[in-house]
Amino acid sequence: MKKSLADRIEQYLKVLIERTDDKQIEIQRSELAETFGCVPSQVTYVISTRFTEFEGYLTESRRGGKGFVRITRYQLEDEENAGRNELMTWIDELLQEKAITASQGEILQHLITCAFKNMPPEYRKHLFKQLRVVLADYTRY
Amino acid sequence: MKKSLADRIEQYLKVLIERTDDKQIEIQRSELAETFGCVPSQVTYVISTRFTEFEGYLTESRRGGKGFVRITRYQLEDEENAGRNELMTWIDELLQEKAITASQGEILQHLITCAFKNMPPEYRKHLFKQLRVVLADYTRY
DNA sequence: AAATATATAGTCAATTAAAGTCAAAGAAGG
DNA sequence: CCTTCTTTGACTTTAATTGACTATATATTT
Repeated sequence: MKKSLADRIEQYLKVLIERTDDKQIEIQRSELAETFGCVPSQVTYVISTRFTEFEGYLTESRRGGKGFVRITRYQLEDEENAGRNELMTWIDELLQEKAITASQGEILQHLITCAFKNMPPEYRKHLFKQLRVVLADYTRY
Repeated sequence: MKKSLADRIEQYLKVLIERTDDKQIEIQRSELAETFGCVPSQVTYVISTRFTEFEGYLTESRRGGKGFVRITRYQLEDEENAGRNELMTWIDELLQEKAITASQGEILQHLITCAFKNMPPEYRKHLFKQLRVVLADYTRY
């Protein structure tokens, strides 16, 4: 099976990310599109389908002059990662059971990703606990 | 990665501020513009977009001869209930503006209530910061 | 003291340079 | 076929930069 353009862009970006020390790159969408000879929105498509929070990536961007797209792969310690995955999975389950709405799931997963990425480890544990409490409240009934 | 002029001016000012003891600097707008080879209003732009109250800065200025712009970084006091109330109010506003859905507001307020009730004060500050980031993400117009 | 000149800083709108959105058309796989 | 994933492009939104014009201090002259 032949690789799609999207696949090739994905691989290209992942190689770039892994090569950096901080697992973070900044690209210009239009420039990358030029490199691959495609429309800029193709890049947006690749990023939104292959660099999701669930897969461990964070993206930020800025429009306008000197705009950019920044992609960060965050790496957590094993234990933290397990905790994060557990929460994410739990949220997915709650979604399945319709215990929470899609938009609630979205904002919670977003919060988890932000928090795990930016919080000092000793605080993550506590946030983690709180999130479990909140989810537990929504689970029982 | 090319930084915009605005980014460079921002960084320059932040370094100056952090170097001082009282986290406060006074500059001359036109002089700084000269340093960076840009128009003075560029400096105004940088200050108004990057040194906002939200980001923890205060600015004052005076026109005319011996004019200046003073930028002060203030420490966010993490008084426990004030932080909680601020977040709650913010969520209400986001609801009004329909930036988030009712169910998202509900789960966030629930989370905040749980978290502030059960978290030791020193952790609250961090959770508070993270929630602000998440909410800021959802605050678009 | 009042009037005038000079030196700053602020405001606002125009221009330009990105990135995002969305839906429709096309391709691949089952 | 039918479904799902990919590709494209027209249109929207946002950020940066600039400059002409305005407002307000201070300094100088009358």
